[in-house]
Amino acid sequence: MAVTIHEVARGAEVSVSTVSRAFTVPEMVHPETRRRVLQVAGELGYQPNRAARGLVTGRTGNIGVVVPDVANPFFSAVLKGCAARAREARHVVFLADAAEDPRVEAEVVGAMAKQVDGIVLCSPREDLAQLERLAGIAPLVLLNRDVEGVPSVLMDSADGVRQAVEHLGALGHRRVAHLAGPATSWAGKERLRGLRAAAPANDVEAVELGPFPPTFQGGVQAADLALARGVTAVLAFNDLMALGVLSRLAARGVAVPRDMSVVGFDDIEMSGMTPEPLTTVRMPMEAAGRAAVDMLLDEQTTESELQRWLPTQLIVRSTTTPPAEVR
Amino acid sequence: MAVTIHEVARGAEVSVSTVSRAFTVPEMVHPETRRRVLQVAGELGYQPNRAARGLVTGRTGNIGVVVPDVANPFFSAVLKGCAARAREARHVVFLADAAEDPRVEAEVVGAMAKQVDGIVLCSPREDLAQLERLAGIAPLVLLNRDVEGVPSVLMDSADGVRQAVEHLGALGHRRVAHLAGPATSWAGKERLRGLRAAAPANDVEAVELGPFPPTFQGGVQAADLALARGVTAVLAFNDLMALGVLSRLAARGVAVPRDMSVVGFDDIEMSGMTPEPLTTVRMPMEAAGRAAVDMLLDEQTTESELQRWLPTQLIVRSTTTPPAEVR
DNA sequence: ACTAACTCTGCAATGGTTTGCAGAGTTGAC
DNA sequence: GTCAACTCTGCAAACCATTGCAGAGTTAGT
Repeated sequence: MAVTIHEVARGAEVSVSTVSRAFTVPEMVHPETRRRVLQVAGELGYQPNRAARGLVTGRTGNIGVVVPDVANPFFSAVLKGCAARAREARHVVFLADAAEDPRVEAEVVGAMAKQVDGIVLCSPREDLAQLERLAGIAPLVLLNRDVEGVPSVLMDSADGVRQAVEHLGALGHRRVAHLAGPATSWAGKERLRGLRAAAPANDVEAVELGPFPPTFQGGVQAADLALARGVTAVLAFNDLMALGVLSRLAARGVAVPRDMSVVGFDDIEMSGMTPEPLTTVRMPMEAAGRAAVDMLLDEQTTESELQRWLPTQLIVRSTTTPPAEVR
Repeated sequence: MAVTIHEVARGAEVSVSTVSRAFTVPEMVHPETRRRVLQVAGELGYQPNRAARGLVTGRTGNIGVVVPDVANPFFSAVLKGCAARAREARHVVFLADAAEDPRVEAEVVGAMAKQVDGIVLCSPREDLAQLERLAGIAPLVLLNRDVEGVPSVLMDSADGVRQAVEHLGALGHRRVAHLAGPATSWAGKERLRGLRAAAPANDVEAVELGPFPPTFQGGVQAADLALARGVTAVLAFNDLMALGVLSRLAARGVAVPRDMSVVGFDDIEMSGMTPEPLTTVRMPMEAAGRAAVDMLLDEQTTESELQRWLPTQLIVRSTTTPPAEVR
């Protein structure tokens, strides 16, 4: 069924070695021979069997990507970036959805290890020791995790918070709630770090709430607490939460942005699509996916540049405005 | 680096054949021998190289999935289903994002063909001839496409429309706009078919608008037309469009559902998260992904059951209510 | 005790490709 | 005309696992 290098060799009246070389080291075969080989290969629709190739070269041409949940728009955007970059490099992506379960995550990395050249691991909550162990099994690039000695691409969340706080401060907000996501997440810690640095600098009092689940429901839950604390603005851990906040505020008759400003985080597609488009800090998720694959492909990288920082950017839309008292 | 079957064989003082069999046909090796082999394998952390295995068995243990856009919540849900089912079957999924480009799609199917046992192809718009050609290259299961002789899993859109129209009719709506998606899409045709059957039966006049792009922007654009036609309810091609409609209606001061009822299609996560949760027809996307992989795995399937129909279900939330005139 | 049947194991071929090594043929300098 | 250097090509081993076949050893039937 499948056409192999042998049929091409027969068709072009050369040995298999020559066919192989015509593809992998073209300058090593006579131009005329190469032409013939390529033509026959084309006619037969020959495509080298990558598994067989991988067996001997040790490089598979595959990139593994593991995410906690493909259906989460944050990760699907990362995934899209990975897939795009991989395709450019004629690599294939192996996807694993770890279903938010660290055990599955570890298992999946193990299973993938031999069949990929490297793995992009999006693991916001897996513990450090485990991560280090996994890094020993296969070349890894972490996404938004900072582990000694393991390459990673990091998005500058702290600076994103800074921009958001500056924005709110400039609008005149003096009391802002921060709705934390999972306490153990790296991004969460960065946010807090950024917040604690930026709040005083902008004459803003930060009311730290949470942790909450980083979901729509988490936002719903958080909204009431924020309201009870008498803040004029909230800074949500991510857009999903922000949407929950919006929903809950609407249900409680609090107008956004008139009575409460809301800032999200991530800039998932959906955040421009609510009736009141969401002001949010854009995380370059797709770019991060691309960067991660880049680092895997580039072997020097492991030596020189262990971390790649990507900037974030505040996108001001409709959910932020000066607070009632300064209008 | 990687531990092979040979080191296990040496460690357990048996031949490689025995090690191989201990894994693949356990009942064929002496229990005591098997125990020893498994133990050594465990200690060494041996995992069979699937590429090498595939070379000889002809089965790779890989499933390809190609979608037009991973970041689209519809497809990421399908993908999640595929990934979950594949994992259960100890298979791996190869993902390709065709970036909405039919050429890329065809290319990617070709490139995957040799390295997978089958491909789940989500290709709402690729033309028929092309699809048939691709089906010759690799075992294919189509999603929401109906091509003679090619296995597929289909979601019963027409019945979904029926449910939606019945619902609106029962609420008292007599003039309902249908916002069509891309004219060439199979789902689009099914919707129309369902609509034309259901509207008269429910004493509803269907105003057929479109086609529009199946996106938020498409919905924005469509909303104005629907408004101009004086309908009391709209049935959008998908939730993304419905969200666009909602947004545009809000901008134009039309209250939903008071002045206009809106029904979406798909039930993506986001549709429960808008301030006014969306009434929508749920498409079993994750189940469809699972079913597609199922069909690929099951080789009998190709003979017996070429099509698998999945039911849809109307989810009534907050965007539908009786029209003003009957209240 | 002999043979048949059965259980377990190993040998060696196989799959599709790459690659080190060596051989064949050319070219050119002396 | 000889030889070195060079270009191109082929042979065969290697990668890692599976599997048909056959052999060794055991059990059981007569």
